[in-house]
Amino acid sequence: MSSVNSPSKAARRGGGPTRRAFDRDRALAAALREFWTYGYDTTSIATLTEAMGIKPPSLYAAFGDKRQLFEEALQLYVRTHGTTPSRGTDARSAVAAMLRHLAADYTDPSHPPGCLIISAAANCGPGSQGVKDRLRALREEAKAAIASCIRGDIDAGRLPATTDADALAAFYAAVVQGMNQQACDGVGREMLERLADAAMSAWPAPPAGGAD
Amino acid sequence: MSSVNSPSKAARRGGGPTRRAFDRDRALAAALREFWTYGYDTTSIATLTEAMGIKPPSLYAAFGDKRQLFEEALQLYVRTHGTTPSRGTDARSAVAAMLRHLAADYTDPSHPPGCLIISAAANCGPGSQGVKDRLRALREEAKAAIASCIRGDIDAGRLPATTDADALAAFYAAVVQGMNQQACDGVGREMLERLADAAMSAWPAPPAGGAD
DNA sequence: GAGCTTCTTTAGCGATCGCTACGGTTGGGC
DNA sequence: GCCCAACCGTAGCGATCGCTAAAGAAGCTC
Repeated sequence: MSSVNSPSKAARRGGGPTRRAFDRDRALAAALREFWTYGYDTTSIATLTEAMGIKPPSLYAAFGDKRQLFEEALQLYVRTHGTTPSRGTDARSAVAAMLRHLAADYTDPSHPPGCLIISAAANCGPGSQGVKDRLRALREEAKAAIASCIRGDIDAGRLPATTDADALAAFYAAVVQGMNQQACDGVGREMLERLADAAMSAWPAPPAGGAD
Repeated sequence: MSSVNSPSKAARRGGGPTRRAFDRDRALAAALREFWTYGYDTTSIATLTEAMGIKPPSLYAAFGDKRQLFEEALQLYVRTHGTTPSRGTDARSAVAAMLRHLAADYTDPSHPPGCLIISAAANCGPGSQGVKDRLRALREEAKAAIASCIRGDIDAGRLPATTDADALAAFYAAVVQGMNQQACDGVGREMLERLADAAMSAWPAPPAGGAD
């Protein structure tokens, strides 16, 4: 045990009346990586403090408790890895681009595989129901964004008025969730891209009359 | 420590003095339900014994340890809820039937939602890596069965020789995994069936010449 | 320097984890 | 009847869980 775990930053315990001796952002990033890898329930405070290079009291002083730390890590994840189909272009391109982006991101070796929002509370005990609900709400949000994107295409005449927007959105959300699982199972980027291509071939044909 | 764990007849003497006082099959079914609901890591021995109506020593005498109990529960699950695309008919019908069956099974209110094999070790600590690997192997097996089914169609001329069987199998496996997640998120059977319909519209067109 | 503030560390709280030693109870064989 | 094997419940093992009180250490103002 080293007496001093050197904070890579030059900011020693000095500045104001004793500022924090560790890099809060860096510690949060380390916590995100742990939650991302192991999920909420199975990541222990001991694991977190080890990865963050701090002791439990510092963690609680800086982040509150485990739940709040996860919330901050989640917000960091959304900020840096959040993906929603960009509205503005047509829905087909937006969904295709999203799938292709996720195929790369889910298998990016510079961070844990898959998606925190999908995986981190897949199994959690009754005591962590709040986390589960929080992530489910984010998933619902993402699915609603896809549906809205699809409805935009229907309104613009790029998709038949008879298109089942909710089912199509649920379908592509399912594809994303399946890509997540397979990325966690070790499937590589190229295969996920071919998977995404297969999924895109389910896109409905445009209406006979054409657009506007 | 290897106590006589014989599920068969009595141990040493012929008649077997003092049989088990609880129903082993019923207890195993209760254990399966717990694992199914909460996953492997987050299901504790206390929860299990509570649900099974027995005390820890009875559990360990009858099933070994937590890992072996899960293995038996898993085998029961496979036996009673296992689903693979039935070879013999054409692959399209087989996959469609599988998706329709899963839409009903994943949302059947008589048991926990979703699929044990997909969900039960989604997040687990480093100590449960064995369970994770075990379930992943079963998932790979299922995906391979789909791919084999598809290749059968290619060989029979019902699908173009250029069909990417692995990608198509990975795609439908992803759809199944997504259906599992959404069932766990509360999506109902009807929506899952519409989702499955959307997925089936990605099935490749037969070759121009038609089959034999 | 003294005094204050704030961070960090050590050490440990009560609860729960997976698991088991032990003794009571039961129902055979003799 | 007695003996013994097998199962049951009580109680508790060491380890780990999330979390925190108390004390040590360092920079600020004075």
